[in-house]
Amino acid sequence: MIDLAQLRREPEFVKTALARRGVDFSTMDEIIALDVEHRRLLQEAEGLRAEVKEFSRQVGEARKNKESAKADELAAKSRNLGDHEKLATQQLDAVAEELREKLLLIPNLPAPDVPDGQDENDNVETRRWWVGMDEGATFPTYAEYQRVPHWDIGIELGILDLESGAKLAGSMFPLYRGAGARLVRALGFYALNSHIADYEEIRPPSFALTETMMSTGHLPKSVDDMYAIERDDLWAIPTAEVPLTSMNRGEILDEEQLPVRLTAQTACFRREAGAAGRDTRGLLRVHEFDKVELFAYCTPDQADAAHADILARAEALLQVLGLTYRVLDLCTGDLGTSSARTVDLEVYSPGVDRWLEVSSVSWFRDFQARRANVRYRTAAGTTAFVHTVNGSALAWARIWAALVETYRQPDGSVKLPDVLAPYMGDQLVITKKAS
RNA sequence: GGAGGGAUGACAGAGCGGCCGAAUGUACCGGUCUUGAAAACCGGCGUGGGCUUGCCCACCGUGGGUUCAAAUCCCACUCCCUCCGCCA
Repeated sequence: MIDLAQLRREPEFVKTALARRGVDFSTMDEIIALDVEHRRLLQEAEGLRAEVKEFSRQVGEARKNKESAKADELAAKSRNLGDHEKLATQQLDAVAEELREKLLLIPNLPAPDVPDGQDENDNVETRRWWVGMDEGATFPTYAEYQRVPHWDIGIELGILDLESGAKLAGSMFPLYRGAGARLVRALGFYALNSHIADYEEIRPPSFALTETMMSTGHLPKSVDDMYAIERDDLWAIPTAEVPLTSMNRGEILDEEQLPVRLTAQTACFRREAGAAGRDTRGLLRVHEFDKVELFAYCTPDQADAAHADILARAEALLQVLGLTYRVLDLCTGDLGTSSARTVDLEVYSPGVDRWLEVSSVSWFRDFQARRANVRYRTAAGTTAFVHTVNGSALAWARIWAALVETYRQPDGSVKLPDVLAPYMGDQLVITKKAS
């Protein structure tokens, strides 16, 4: 949620910033008008209420003094005023609700240094990394035997069974088997272990209340991308960001506690309604995947460092897995609703010859904290909204694809990076027989 | 799924229709005392909103209702605790 007080204080600044991401001035003008109306009605209703309260007090006094005629008279006056108050409050509530609904749909202000752009094509690539780059190696060339898509490798080695997944839950619900299943488990285990010295490990519920989904900004805007369990008013979480951001909902933290750093691996559920028919093959885009998320509540001063740390951790994992990747600075047109700034990491997957998004590291300023009402007490004793920062490290379905394609051997087997040995039962080579 | 009990400020815990935004204690902050500290004593000490900045309004799990007036009465829901049933 944007700061209404700021909109009131510097409307032109806010409007200009939001225009960069496609919110037109008229929308903001409507909100400003509603705000003025809201405050007018608020004053009216509160004034009436104050009068009612005063009369009520006098009724009580009269009753105590056994002046029952006077008390009845005052009560009648108060009742009359109360009717007016009720009416004014109804109008007030209606305007407040309209204002709230409009406000919930307004995205966050982009940070000043976010590049302008329409869509993902305007994202700015800031750098690339590949094995041996620091030693002067040129961008890797990939052999013919690495140019096989992971869905073919999966079938060949018996480690990915999309047909069974489709049979059970429909298309785009992958089913891994044998060494393929173990690989998913290994990646999550390895990644979590690399974070838990600095981030508290959380295992949250996989479903969340509507209120929880509102806090992160996934609702109301992205309803169609969420799986709903209507009977119980629950939603399947699209990312661990949802439960983690709401862990301290409605609370006031001590400044010394910050930054609060959390990590969790969860299944992530996405309907991908807007992307129907796109990237339907293999693991490029799936309805359910496992992801390790890193998250922090922090002060505004700590936000930069927190963001940098999460990005560094995601990159470190990619590097240790030996995957080629690039770093993108998301443009205003591709920024998520709640984000002020986002950096994406995309791995290069040679079999499909595509860059695949595997991490998104975002800084939300106080946008989510305002919705979730998470504050902290400053040293001066005042309260302020925390900043939230989060990022994936990493999303495993696409990593899985990039790994099997990158590490496919001339004989068709796949030889996984050494770091995974402890988690793969020392079985790093996946062959047809072994799986 | 059934029966009962509960939800009040950072915490503990009163209040059960009329200056109650809420006693009291603890914690916390400031002061007196002290070489210093502790103790003792004095004062302060919830969150948010509006505007004429001093006042007003809201908030006692959540949402409705009754009343001139609700933390207090009524209804529904949520969560926690105890017991019974079922169960991985």
